[in-house]
Amino acid sequence: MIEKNLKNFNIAQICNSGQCFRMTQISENTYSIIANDKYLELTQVENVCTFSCNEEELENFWKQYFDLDTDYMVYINQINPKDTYLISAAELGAGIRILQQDLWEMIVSFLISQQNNIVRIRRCIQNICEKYGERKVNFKGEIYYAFPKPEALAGLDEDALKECNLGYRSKYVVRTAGCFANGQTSLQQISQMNYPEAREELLKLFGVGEKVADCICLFALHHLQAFPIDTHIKQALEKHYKKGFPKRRYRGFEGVLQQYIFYYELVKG
DNA sequence: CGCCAGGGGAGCT
DNA sequence: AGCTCCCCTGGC
Repeated sequence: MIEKNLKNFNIAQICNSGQCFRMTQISENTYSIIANDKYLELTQVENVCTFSCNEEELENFWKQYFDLDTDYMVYINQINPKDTYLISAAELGAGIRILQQDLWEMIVSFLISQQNNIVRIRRCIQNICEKYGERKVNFKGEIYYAFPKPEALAGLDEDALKECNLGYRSKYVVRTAGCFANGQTSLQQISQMNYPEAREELLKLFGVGEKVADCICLFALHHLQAFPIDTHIKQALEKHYKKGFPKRRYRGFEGVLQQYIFYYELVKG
C-alpha cells in the first residue's frame, strides 16, 4: 500500500470520463483498475490516494498510466479567461487525467465503441477478456482476466466475437488482430511514431476511422494533440464554437481540453 | 411488434 | 467533403 497526496487527480472523474472501460467503482471511495495484466485498487479521500500496489509497481507502471508527473494546471491555466464554457468544463473535470493505456487494448476498445454505448462497450470487453484473456488472481485472491493478445483473437471466425456481444464489429476486431499477429502491422512501430504517422497507420486498419484513430492516439499513445470528434463533441462545438474551436491557441494539448468538454457534456447533458 | 438510438465507418460520388 | 448505406443490440 502506498499513499500519495495528489492534486488535480480525481479517480471518480477519470473512471467516468469514458477513456477507460476496465475501471469500476467497488465501494464508496474505492475503484478497481485492470490494465495490461495488472490489477490495482485505488482509494481516494480528498487529495489522499491509496494505491494497493508496492512502491516499485507504482513507479514503474501506474505512475505513467495515470500521468502522475504532469501538472494539469499548466494546461488549465492557458485557457482563455473569456471562454466561460471551457473554463466551466475544465473546472468541473479538473481531476481528469489522460491515461496511458495499452495500445492493443485501446485499438480493440474503440473498434467496439462505434455505434455503441459505454455500458455495452464495458460488457463487450469484459466478455472478450473472460473468454480469451489469461486468467489471473489478484492480491485478494479474486479472479480477474487480462486483455487477450492479438494472437489469441487472430484466426477466429470473423463472427466468433458476436458471442461476446460485439455484433457486426466482430470482424473488425478479428481481422485487425490478424494484421498484428502475422506481422503485417506492428504495435511496437506504431507506438514509436509521432502523431500524424501513427494516425495514418491506424487509419489503415479495417474499422478504424478518424474518430477512433484519434481516441487511440490520445488514450494509448498519449499524443495530446489528438482531438477526437464524436457526435457529442461535434454538437458541443457547433453550439459553443460557431467559428471553430481555437486549436491554434491550444496547440499540443487540444486533447486534454477535449476530455474536459466530453466529460462536461456527459455529466451536464 | 416496429422503431430508433447508441462516443462511426466503408464505399461511393 | 459530402452523401448513402451498413448492421448489432437494447430500450421504448
